[in-house]
Amino acid sequence: MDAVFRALADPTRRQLLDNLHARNGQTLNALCAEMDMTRQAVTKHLAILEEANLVTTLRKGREKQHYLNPVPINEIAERWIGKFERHRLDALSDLKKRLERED
Amino acid sequence: MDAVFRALADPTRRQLLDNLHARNGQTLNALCAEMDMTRQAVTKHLAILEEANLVTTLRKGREKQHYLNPVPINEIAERWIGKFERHRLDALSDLKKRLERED
DNA sequence: TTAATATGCAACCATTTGGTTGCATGTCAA
DNA sequence: TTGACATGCAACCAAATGGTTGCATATTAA
Repeated sequence: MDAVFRALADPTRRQLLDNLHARNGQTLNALCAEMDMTRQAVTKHLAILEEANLVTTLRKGREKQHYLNPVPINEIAERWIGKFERHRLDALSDLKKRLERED
Repeated sequence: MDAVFRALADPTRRQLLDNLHARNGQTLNALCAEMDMTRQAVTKHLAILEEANLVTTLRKGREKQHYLNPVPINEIAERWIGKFERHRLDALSDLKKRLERED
């Protein structure tokens, strides 16, 4: 669990998760294309995400595919938000989004 | 949003949130009593939690009460977990907990 | 087989982070 | 008013972090 928070602490790693959320199964080079840093730096970030079990990889020949795993993120919410409180927050968030859309 | 992840990255700050989750509205000194570091260090951590809007404070005379705000944590889950997927994950998590309890 | 492509590993460096100590300020109670 | 208590602010320091460059390995395609 500790590793999950450490992994989410960095904006680059959150962007990687965003990229995978948008298109799952991307290869290292594909992910690098959207990042403004060296491939080696991205590799390090992905290693940290893997260690936190937020990303799972699958080797295909010389390529490596990366997949987002949402389970640990769900566990974060469960740590500090009671079940009923969570439903209330979701409802509030929904309302807020709907109101914003009306502008 | 950036500040939230930074705030959650540190184990001491997560413990502070746990303490507040257990008993809300605690004063600085009360929180310090459970931590193994100087008051000044705890103050810094609380400032970071406040900046992230994870903790709200209320001055009462010479004391300062601290309250947990769960809203930003809920927003984390909403970022990478689709609404339906989340219900599925909650159900899975419930099942797991129930099975663990049977041992 | 050989050249190009995809990824892996390690040493190095600037900056950030989390802790300390020391002193200042503000509020309550005698 | 004065002493005790609760908190605030700043300088300083060791360790962790995020990036780089350079080189190694493994797979595909010509």
